[in-house]
Amino acid sequence: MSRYNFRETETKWQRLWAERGSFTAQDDPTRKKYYVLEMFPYPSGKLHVGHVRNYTMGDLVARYRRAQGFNVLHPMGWDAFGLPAENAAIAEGVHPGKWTAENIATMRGQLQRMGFSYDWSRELAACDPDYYKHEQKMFIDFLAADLAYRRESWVNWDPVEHTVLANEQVIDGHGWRSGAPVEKRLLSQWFLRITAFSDSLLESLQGLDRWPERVRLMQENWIGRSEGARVTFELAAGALAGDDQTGDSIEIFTTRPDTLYGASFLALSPHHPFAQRLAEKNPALAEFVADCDRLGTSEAAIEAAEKRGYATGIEAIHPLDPSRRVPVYVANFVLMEYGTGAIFGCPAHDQRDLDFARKYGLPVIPVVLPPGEDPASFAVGDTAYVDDGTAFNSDFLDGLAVADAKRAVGERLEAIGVGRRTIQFRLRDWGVSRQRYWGCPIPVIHCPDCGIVPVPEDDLPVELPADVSFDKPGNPLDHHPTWKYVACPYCNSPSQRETDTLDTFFDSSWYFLRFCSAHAPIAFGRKAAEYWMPVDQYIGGVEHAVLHLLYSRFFTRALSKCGYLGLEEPFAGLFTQGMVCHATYQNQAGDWLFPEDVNEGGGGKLVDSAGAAVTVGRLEKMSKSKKNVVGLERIVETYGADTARLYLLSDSPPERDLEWTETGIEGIWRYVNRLWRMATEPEAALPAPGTAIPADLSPGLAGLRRQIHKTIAAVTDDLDKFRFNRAVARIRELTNALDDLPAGDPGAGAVLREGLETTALLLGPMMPHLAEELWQTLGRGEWIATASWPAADAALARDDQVTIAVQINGKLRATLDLPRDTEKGAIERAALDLPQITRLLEGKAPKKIVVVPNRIVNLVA
RNA sequence: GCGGACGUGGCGAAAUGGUAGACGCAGCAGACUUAAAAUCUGCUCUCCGACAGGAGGUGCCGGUUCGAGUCCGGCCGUCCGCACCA
Repeated sequence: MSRYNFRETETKWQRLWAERGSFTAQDDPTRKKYYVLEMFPYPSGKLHVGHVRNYTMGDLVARYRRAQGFNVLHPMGWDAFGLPAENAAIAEGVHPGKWTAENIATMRGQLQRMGFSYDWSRELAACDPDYYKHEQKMFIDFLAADLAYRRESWVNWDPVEHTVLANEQVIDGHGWRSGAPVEKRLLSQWFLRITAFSDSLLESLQGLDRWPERVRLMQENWIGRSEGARVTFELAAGALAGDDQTGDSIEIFTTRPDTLYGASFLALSPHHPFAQRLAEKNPALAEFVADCDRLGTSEAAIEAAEKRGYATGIEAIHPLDPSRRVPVYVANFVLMEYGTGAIFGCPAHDQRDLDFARKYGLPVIPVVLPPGEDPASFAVGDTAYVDDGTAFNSDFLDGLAVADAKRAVGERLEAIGVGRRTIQFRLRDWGVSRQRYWGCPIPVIHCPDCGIVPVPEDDLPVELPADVSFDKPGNPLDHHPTWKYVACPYCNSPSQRETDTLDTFFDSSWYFLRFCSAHAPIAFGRKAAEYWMPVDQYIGGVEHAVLHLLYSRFFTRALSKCGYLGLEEPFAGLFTQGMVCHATYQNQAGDWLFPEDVNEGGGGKLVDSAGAAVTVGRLEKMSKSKKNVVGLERIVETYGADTARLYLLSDSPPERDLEWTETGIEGIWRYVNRLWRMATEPEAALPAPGTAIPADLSPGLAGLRRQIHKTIAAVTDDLDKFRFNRAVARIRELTNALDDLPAGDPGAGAVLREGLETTALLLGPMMPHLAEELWQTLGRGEWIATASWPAADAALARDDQVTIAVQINGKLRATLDLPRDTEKGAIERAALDLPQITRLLEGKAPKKIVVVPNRIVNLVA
């Protein structure tokens, strides 16, 4: 019995495809294009099976669309800037560039070993100056277009590492590496004006109908549009003792301007400029503000934190009733980053305001009357009333419903010039400055005379210096003895380079455009981009639902505004695949163990290499820290690339998490060998390729042929809809049927040939090496890589006999085999004639009979 | 708190409102073998029954329908995203 030699076969086909350049994409405007892309990986060391699942899906789509005749672009590259390279430099003393290049080499080899149909001629790496010089030019163009700017901003500052931390690097208010409490610091940082596109980014989500609903929802929430009003409160005269502050005012944002008559205080963020100014003269307030800054920003810290306010003693004048005054507080729960950094409190109709009012003894004035309540007796207890109702205690608004009151008060505020209706977004501008070495240098120079000036385009790229040391905390660029000292390109004064580098999300926001013309001297050729873009099918993890996917949508708009292309949405279709999980193992000491170090110890118990008992933990996403990773090398060495690929496609729906099991992949390996034997040792002699199939087949063979064509139709539909696990099941059903071939019937060999060839074509996108080898074994000349996707013959796929279920009161009692499209009356008679049915009906006629042709009969007794 | 997804055998899962559990994993029995592996055949939702056959069954309660895993309402549970957002 022959065994499939995957080593030889897979290497052979990989070589042949490469020699012929089977997957090199040519720009050809006469052909329909299809751009399929998987999120490019960070070169962290080695590929794990989670990566491979993602790329297997992408490769399936690429090969499937190629077979359908599309001109397919399927490129791969490296998201090669990032902190792990610097951590490796600190820990192991290896240069980040060297570390990254070595990882890329390893991972490229692994990808090639998997047989993915990438156009390697377009490979790129973000850390290559030939790549990042283009994003330096983009940054300068963004500056000119006012899409990039510099401002002071409150950031997470790690006092031990001397660097800004991203939100995800702050865990429970502490730096993830140093463990030091993170402080809020006001620093000058570069920002990209993503908020300039808030409306467009939100509205265009509607049109992304090939995106998962939940990703669109997450972006919608992130952008967070709310309608409301900005209202100006004048401060009472003499607000600041010893300082002439008359005429000062505070602008607040509210979504409930209809409750303005219920105002009983104003609250300012501790970072509000007015609060800061007051704090300069008021040590107690300064202490309060400092206290607020020490508070963590984590969820737990916020939940635990008490709502606290500092009464400034200042009063504000109610904008709609100048006779009324409300006290001004500085409060720890008001965010400077949202709205205007100041709010008015209406305790009766906002729970947090109510809690605050109760704590500080402020009045609670109800101004929205719930339906059915008496205005004379309605009062708010411990729960604010936030629902719809009728305005009262509100002068000209009295009697209006909430929505009408909002409109009326908006008009009045605008008429008397104390406010205006606005739309507020939650989205904030994107801070891109990072105090790190291994990133793209921000191409600006700080000149004492000219100010902050862009590096002239002729001087690009600003390359990272190779000779850096990581022996001091902080940014090596800042410590570098020479790199940052330059002459101003405009006035020649001694100046300094910007030493911050760009957030690595900048790199990944346009790589899909670079792939369209990867060797162009400019960032990308407009014609090539407009041919290939948008990406027809993008595939990646849901963890980028907001960050990368939102930034890329912004970039496409920003680049279009700067004249690079004319496009808004980069990704027409998006698929977010599930993670690959594995059980976790711990020894008695609590150390994590690699799965390959855990063995069956008899009696269902698991033991480690020393024979000691092992605790099995829960299924978790594969991660280095818990060691529940499966090495790709061993899998590919043992079973081959095709087996791994089919397993990753077959076991779970692609959007769901998949549990990696050794028994699962063994099952696929058995299937691979079974297919191999069926083709190399066929049960019936196969006629020459292309031989016509006899028309007068036995019923068994006719049924088998029908199944072949049904399978083609079903698999095609499944692949279109990303139901890969079902497609695999259909193909395996066909394999089972072919294995039960009525081998003695005339024409058996011809039907078997059609079945095996179909199977090879359908498996082509999933197990490309085996498919090619089967195809060749069956005597076909051309390659699957260039063969067309099979077409189902509708006439052949059609059933001439159908099984109809017979129910009594909705319960299945019998089945009925009848010719397809038998008339209702005939079906009904046949059902009533069934002995089980006559017995169960006991001679009584059913009250009602429902007949669905070709499907079901339901007798209502 | 707000938003979303999901809940089906021992396990991964199938099922345009129409025969629940396809396909696979694991398990059991058998064939082949000196033996094992590999391979092949059969069985495998639960309960009653020797069989035939019946009864029940898709987290729980109710509804719509001739008919509900699927649609609607309300619970319970799990997971995910956002969140002092005014």
